[in-house]
Amino acid sequence: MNISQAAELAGLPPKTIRYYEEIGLVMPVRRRDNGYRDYADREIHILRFVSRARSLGFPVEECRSLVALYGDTTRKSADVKEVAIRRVAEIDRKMEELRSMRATLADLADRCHGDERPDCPILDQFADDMAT
Amino acid sequence: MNISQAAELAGLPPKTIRYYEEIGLVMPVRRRDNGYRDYADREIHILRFVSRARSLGFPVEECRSLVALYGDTTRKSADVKEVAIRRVAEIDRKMEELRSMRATLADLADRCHGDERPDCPILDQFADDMAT
DNA sequence: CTTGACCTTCCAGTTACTGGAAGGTCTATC
DNA sequence: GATAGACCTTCCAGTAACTGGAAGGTCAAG
Repeated sequence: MNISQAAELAGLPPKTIRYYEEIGLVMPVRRRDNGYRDYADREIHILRFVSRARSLGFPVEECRSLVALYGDTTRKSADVKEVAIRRVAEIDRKMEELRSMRATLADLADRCHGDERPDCPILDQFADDMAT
Repeated sequence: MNISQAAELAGLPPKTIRYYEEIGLVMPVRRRDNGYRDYADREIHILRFVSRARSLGFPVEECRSLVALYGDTTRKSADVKEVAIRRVAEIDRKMEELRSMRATLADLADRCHGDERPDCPILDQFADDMAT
């Protein structure tokens, strides 16, 4: 199977698949005589696996571990769960950050007249160090 | 004022200040005879301004616009408000994405025994395309 | 035989810095 | 005056995870 078909099936652009190969994350089984990459079901499988993990926010390096865990038939589910729980904590951290940014911005926008006049609490807030 | 003092006052590392200069966002007034950058209150002011906008999630390019708006005494507060509101919308989009990722992951972690056994709903979910 | 859609590699760009090397300067101390 | 340590300078490289593009080989159809 050529790379663009593999890309189609995996839901990833060919460029990304080549990139994953470059960093040693997912290798194609073999090359054809003409140098084309040849993908089999197993690689498509792993590519889809990675694609899903990425869309759940796992960094590529963590995907590498997950693929390894996936391939290891003797690993404990607890090992995987731990990774997932760490990721959830990381997401919570990011959400808190966003929440705080949003509150500040929404408050500022709320207090801004939003009219023709130049006075603007948003810029004032950004610049309030003139007093210090 | 030397760069490290400016950095202290602006709450940014010196490296970042040099970077902002490189991309033409905040220039120092002048150089001393020895080549050292020399900062005045006005630049510190803008650096703090940028630092705050960045911490509220404004991309650097948007900070550039904000600094321009800030310097323009004739601009309307509506222009600034619009930028802020777009940013809030962007934050909402990101939060929704995180919320969805979190729900999926938390659910998977919940359904995973997390014990010595190898069967793990988390990996199963990542790999469920074998059926297709 | 040519056209267009593939494929290959390699290089550069993205975002917003950060780290480090090599070398000049300044300040204090001995 | 020598020297040490803390500054400063520039430039190069690396980060995360791709993405775009150029130059060139290949393949299938008409």
